[in-house]
Parts: sequence; structure tokens; C-alpha cells
Amino acid sequence: MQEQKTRLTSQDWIQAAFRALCAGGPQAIKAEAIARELKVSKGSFYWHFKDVPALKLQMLEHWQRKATEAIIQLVDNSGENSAGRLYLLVEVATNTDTYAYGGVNVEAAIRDWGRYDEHAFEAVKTVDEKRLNYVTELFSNCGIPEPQCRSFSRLLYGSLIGLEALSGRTKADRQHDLLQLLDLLLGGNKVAR
Amino acid sequence: MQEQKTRLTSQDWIQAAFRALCAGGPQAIKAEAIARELKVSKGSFYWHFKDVPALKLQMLEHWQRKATEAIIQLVDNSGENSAGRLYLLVEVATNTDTYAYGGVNVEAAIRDWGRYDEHAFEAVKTVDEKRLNYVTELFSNCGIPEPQCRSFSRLLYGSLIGLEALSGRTKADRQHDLLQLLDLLLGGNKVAR
DNA sequence: TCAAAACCATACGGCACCGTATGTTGACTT
DNA sequence: AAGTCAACATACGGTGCCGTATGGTTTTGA
Repeated sequence: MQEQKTRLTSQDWIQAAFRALCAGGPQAIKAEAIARELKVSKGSFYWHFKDVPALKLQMLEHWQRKATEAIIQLVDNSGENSAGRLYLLVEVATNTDTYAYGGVNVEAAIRDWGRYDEHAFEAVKTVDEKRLNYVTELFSNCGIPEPQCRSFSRLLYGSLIGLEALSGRTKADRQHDLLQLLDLLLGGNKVAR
Repeated sequence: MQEQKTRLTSQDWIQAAFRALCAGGPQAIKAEAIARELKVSKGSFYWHFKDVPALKLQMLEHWQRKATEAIIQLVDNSGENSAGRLYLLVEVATNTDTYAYGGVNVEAAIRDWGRYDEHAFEAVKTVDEKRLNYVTELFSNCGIPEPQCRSFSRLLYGSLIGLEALSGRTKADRQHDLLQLLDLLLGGNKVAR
């Protein structure tokens, strides 16, 4: 419990909005509801934002920036080769609850959001493209023939998404399955365990 | 253009509700909105249903029944062996726009729905379990060692879901990728017919 | 220190939806 | 032909949210 003597910034509102998104979907991003959550009046909201669509746009911008920064970070701070980076990517991507609220991760929530909102769709599309390009390059560096690299990256990234969406599976399950897939894609050699 | 002299059944409402779900997400399932779409008043709605939650439950029941019937149908009317059935499954599952409204397929919409609704989650969970059991059995019949069958079925089914969620991909792309995955899963372990 | 600016509370009108109550219509019995 | 009932229309009160207006309270900088 921390004393709430400090006043709010627009970032506080965005964080709270992400929590609302994960808890109740895009439709739960409501000024008055979030205001209650933050124990302020909605007068505060309309100080920091022009209206609700403006908040949503800022949320998408915020996520898009964070989501692409995360990739760059992975490229840099590991001395791994391309194959090692792929395995590292799988482990990190399955572990990251850091960006999840109430059991629902932000990635999935925004992807769902993109199904019914044009702006969210564009954000997801942009992030997907960048990640797929990166993974495709890693596969290429592993000696996979060029035409298959794109397909493999779609399979790996798509499985990451799909396994998360699959109901009732644990984090360990997903990680195990994805590592097994990566084994198959990279060489078809048996799982070492 | 067909004359709308006929009156509505509860099934008409359910169909329209699915269209609303696909168009605007779970939050778009609203009595008055759908009534406008059907060009009737909401008095009609409250004749056929107790309230909105009742409609939603009937939607989930309807989908759950259809979704499991589809599997049984595939088991029966193909003379394929287990491996052939897996390939058939992939082709059918990627082709089925039959159950889609406005570019958004019902499967995905309900899966999204399940992320924020307990009842929807249970429905998805039940359907997932049945399908995974079926696919696992097919893999087993192909000679895949038992512990891997479950993992393989999760990978195949998960990829189906994930590739669909992946933005900006065509149906042909998804089918190609999934068939390639199936080749890997079946070929990497020297399948016995 | 004191005005300006940042931050927030309160109050209002408007809209969309919910669910109920009750009136209306057409079709089908008998 | 009159009555019955399924199917719908209409009208109402209630709630939650939006965005604006306006006023109050901190915080900040000259």
C-alpha cells in the first residue's frame, strides 16, 4: 500500500487503461470507469486527454513503441548466434508476464482489439511485420533456404500466439511445445531433455 | 431482395447476434441494436429471450454444438486413414468461411469473447479439449510416440488459431504454412502407415 | 509571495441501452 | 364470426457513459 498523495500523469491513466483493457476488453476503456478505479473524478481525465479515442490512440502508440523496443533489446544484449537467439526469443516471449494484468497479457488483448478497431489493427500489423522480418532473418542466418524462412517465422510466431490463445494451458506447456517446434524447424533432431 | 413478411424465430435472432459479434465484438451483442438490424422493435427480442445474458448463453450453446458436430462429420464421411485425415482437417479448417460474417470468423470472435467472459471461456475450453483429443488420437494412429502426440496436436491446433490471428495473411498462406508444419510433424518421426 | 498554470471536483445535458408494462396485429382454431 | 395466442410495437423509468462548463485547489516559477 502506497500513499496516493501524488497527482496523476497521463501515463498513469494509460497504465490504468491497459489494466482495464486486459480485464474487460476494449469496451472497458471508459473514462468514468477508469476514473473510479484511480479514485479521481473524470474531470481529471478530460484534463489529460481530449476524449476517449485520444486515450486509445496514445495507448496504441505506447504499446507499439514498447513492443518494438523489446525486439531491439533482444538483438543487442545477447551474445548468441542466430539459432541461439531464436531459442532465447521463445523463452523470453513465453515468460513475459511482465506486461500482463490479471492473467491476460497485453499482447493478446490488443490483438483482439485489432479485430474490431482499425487503428488497433494497424498497430498490430506494424508490430507483426517487424517481428516477422526479424525472425525470418534469423532463420535465414541459420541456413534455412530463403523461401522457407518466411513460412517458418510465421509458423513460430503464429504458434506463439495460438498456443497462448489455447485455453487452459500453462506457461511451461507453451514453452515446451514451442521449443519442440523450433527443434523441428531447425533440424528435425530429437528433443534433448 | 426478399420480402420480409415472415416473422422471426429465436434462431433468426441468434444468427443476427453472431453477425453482431463478428462485426463489433461481444459488446456489440445488444438487444436494441440487433433489433434495428432486423428491422423490428425490441419488444420482439424480449418475447424470444428473457434478457441479453440468456441470448448469449444460447449463442454459446449453439456454437458449441455446431463446433463439435463438425468434427464428427469429418470423422465419418472420409475414407482416409489417420494421416490423410490430418491433412483433410487442415484443408477444411482453413477453408471454412462458411461460418464467418464480414471477414471475421466466428471461431476467433468467440475465442476473443472467452477472454473476458466466464461462460464463453468454458465453451471454448470444452470445444478445444474435444478437438485436441481427436487430433491427438490421429497422431497416435500415425505411429507418433504417445508423449509427443499431445504436444503435436497442440502445435497444429495452436498454429491454426495463431496463423488466423496473424494480421494480413491470406487463406492460402495459412493453408500452406499448416501443411508444411504437418509435413514436419509427421515426417520428422518416420511415420509408419 | 503571489499570480499563473496545472490538476482535479462538481454539475449539467444528452444519448444509448436495459428491462417492464401494456397495447396492437395477424393467424389459427372451433 | 368470435376468441385465442404467438409475435411484435410503443411507451416508460432507470442506469451508465460521454463531453462541456465552471469553479476550486494545489503546485510552480518569477
